Amino acid sequence: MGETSTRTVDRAIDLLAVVCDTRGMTLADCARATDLSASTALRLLRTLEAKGFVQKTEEGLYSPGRRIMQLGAAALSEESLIDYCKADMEALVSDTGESTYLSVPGFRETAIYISIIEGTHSVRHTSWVGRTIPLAGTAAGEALVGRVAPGAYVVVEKGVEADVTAIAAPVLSGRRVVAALSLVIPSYRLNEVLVARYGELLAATAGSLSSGLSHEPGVPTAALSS
Amino acid sequence: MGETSTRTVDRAIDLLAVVCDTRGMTLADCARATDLSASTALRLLRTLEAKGFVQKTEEGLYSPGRRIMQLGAAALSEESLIDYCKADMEALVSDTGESTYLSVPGFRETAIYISIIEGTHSVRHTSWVGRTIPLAGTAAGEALVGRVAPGAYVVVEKGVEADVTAIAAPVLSGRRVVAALSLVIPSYRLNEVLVARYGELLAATAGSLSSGLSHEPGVPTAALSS
DNA sequence: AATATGGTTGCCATCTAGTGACAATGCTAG
DNA sequence: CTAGCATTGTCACTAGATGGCAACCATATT
Repeated sequence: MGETSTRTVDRAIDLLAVVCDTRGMTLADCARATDLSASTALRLLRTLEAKGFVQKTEEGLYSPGRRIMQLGAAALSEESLIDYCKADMEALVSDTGESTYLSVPGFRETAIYISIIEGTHSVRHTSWVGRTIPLAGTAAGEALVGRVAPGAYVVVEKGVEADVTAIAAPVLSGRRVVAALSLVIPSYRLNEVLVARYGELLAATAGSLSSGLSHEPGVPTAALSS
Repeated sequence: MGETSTRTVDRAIDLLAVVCDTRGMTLADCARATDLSASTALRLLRTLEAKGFVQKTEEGLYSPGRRIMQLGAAALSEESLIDYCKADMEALVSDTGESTYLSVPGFRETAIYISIIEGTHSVRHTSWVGRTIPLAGTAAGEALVGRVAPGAYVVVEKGVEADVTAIAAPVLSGRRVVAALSLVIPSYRLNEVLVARYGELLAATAGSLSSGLSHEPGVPTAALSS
């Protein structure tokens, strides 16, 4: 795919990445970091600036502009998160046989299910997209309010529903919790070993998803698109 | 600045915006929306895809890619928010004479001050960047946990400190609360009229900041950079 | 003060890389 | 089946992207 790439756009994007990764750079810093001539870098940065992707301070330092914030916010919308998490949620269901949920903060002190992939057992937890659950007393809620450390998981028995146990882990974008990934399992099917196993699997999955949404300078994105 | 723009980059960025604004578009849709030939649009979208800015589903539909999420997350980092809010915070201090604070969620159930612009009165509230305050019982906390509607404000007297009244409003990016903007004022200087006046001013400022971070398709960004 | 170094910005000759018309192939609707 | 549209690849053409260079500025050093 590299040979069908558009060099000029490649270069502009590299400059954008540099500005987002290391804010407060001079033109000369940007040119060096991307191995471009200062003239070329200036012209491309000017284009990015005109489009709102970067901004230049009075001192001549470049930092991200509003447009990249806007597009980033749009990209982190629910639809994107659903798409982004789908394969991993399906893998979770494959590995555990249990129903997996993706939830985000709702209005006031609620969370809302935005994506559900049901488990494979004939006795399984069932719910619906759009359902709201309270933040308080639920595993997803705990994860969403930041009570669960990145890479960890929380277990809540008899939270909203009496016969189920929920395990949840936070999905972060940078340092910000953007979603909670959870498994909701009929309690009779669980024991301590399984809870630990599923919890660790869930936390690893959420951690991997979080890594993909984190600020990773210099990541070869083509290699990560698989 | 238009005549020094790089046409190829302009075009790629327009395509990126179209994909983020209206996800699930075909190549032909993208080409029409940007008035490019299908060949050109395909090549530019291929470049954006290789760089992770867009992704293409099995059905051939384009949606935002991980890289734009990552850069958006980085752009919404604290430093950017500080830069972005600075002028409006200064205007607030100008208009009210009171100290104004920008805070974001901290670890667990705290908020953290990331930017402070002190008021102009000799008797003024003083605090420090990096200070954490509890989410519970503070105006900023109320705003950060989503208890304050967009465009509204909350008033808390004797929250953390006995002699001050805090007014706060949420700053959103899309539907997500990313920060709280607040005024912290010695209580003796306030009456109901002033509280309402400052509250409305603060809410309007936070609303304006939120608008700037919202998903706004087709905004002429050069016009908004002033 | 003079010199050296590095940064920013503009200019313009050069030529490479970006372009789009066209063709081939595939899919869908009538 | 035909027509229309979408996707993808090819290639001749030239426009636009490039970078060397100069002018100017700021700062540090001698």
